[in-house]
Amino acid sequence: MTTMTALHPTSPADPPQLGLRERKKIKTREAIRTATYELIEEQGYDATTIEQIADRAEVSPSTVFRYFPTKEDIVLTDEYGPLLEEFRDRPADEPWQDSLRHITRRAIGLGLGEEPEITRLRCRLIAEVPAVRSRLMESMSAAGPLLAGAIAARTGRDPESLEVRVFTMSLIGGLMEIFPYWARTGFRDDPADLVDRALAVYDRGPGAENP
Amino acid sequence: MTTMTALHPTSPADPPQLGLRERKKIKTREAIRTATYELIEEQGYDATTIEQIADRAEVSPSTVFRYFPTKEDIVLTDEYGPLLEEFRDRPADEPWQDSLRHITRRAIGLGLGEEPEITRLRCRLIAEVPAVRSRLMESMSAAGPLLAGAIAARTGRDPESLEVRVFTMSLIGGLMEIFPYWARTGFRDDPADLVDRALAVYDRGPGAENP
DNA sequence: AGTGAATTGAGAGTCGCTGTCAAAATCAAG
DNA sequence: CTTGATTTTGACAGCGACTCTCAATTCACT
Repeated sequence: MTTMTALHPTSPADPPQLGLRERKKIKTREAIRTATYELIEEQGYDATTIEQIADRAEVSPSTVFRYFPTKEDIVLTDEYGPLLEEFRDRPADEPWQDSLRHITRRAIGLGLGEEPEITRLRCRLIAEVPAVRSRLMESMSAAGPLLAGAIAARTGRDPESLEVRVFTMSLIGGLMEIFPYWARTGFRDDPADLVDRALAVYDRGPGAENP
Repeated sequence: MTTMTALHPTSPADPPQLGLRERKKIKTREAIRTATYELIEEQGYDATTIEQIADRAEVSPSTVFRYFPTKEDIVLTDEYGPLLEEFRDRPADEPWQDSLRHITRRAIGLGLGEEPEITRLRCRLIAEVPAVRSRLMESMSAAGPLLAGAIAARTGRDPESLEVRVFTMSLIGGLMEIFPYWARTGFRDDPADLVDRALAVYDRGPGAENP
């Protein structure tokens, strides 16, 4: 025993380099999230209050706000940030459509990987709750300049130009519609196909032929 | 004197067919709006509360909410609704780009006609205050199905199809960027030109040539 | 163990917004 | 002009998201 503690001064066993504090933080974060999802499935989004969430997650309301800036952020994923840097690091000679398709698919796989039901609930909320949709739009818009920079670099234009900005926002607005569409059609389609079809619109316009 | 009152029982003079009630409603509505604009210019959007607005407009806070559903709606125009019906009533053989250009220009002229400074303040708020931008996005999205229907009719496709929905939302997202761009460049450009340049993106992509 | 730092909970407070209800203003008729 | 119905208004209470502060607890390191 003393040997072990001597060899591993701080980390006990499985989780390699994570203190008790960090592990607890992750646990409460998850607890808040699952409590929120449960309550929303039970009574809907608007009916669930922060106080209820805090009660079920066994934390105080203050703690909920310490972990998530707004109620909408609890249900939305925040893993999309790193993905955009991935977009920027793609080969410069690759057409932007391919880069976009690549990371969009990764984003979907990422969201779909963990818990399909949660992803579906999220989509439903994006489609039905204006506040959630607005918040998603806002965070995607925040990533706008980065996207604009990447597109500008590919097309050799000024990222501040009206054309690039308009195109970037049109991408964000258009691709966001995939979520509500997927939810509205009962999650029957393959999300990757939807991404392809959506991106095709930007190449061929809204009157594109069916496959 | 008695002759006049006999001839004009209720309506005194100028405004032809408008009761006292309607006239007062318009006046309080304007009072709330101008009070809001003044306060925002003085202390910024977030710092001005509904109570302050009500005080300066000399009404009660309840009345403010009776005239405008949200704080954001006070600063946003609501004249865009009728414009969309105008879009639907355009000749069916006209390309959708031309129809869109037409009503977008009318929208700009409408907002610009009355008070240029207010239009500029509005643009600045759209660019800077997330809540205002979100609200605008929401109301434009609400008009989405109508726009989708018109575009679908022009291109002979299902308005419920993914392609049309994505394209419609891309239009809304992209064209909305005109406001922030106009504000960011110090209102130096002619708004009509910006609309043309933005619409050109949907024809030729983000790499379009400069004139 | 004991010190220093981070995390938490409790409480009060602000603001947007919703509802109710009675008072006041306006309108229509006699 | 007075009466009675209708509409508009203001005062009030209340809810929920969110912020801030401060003391108590918990963890990390020696």
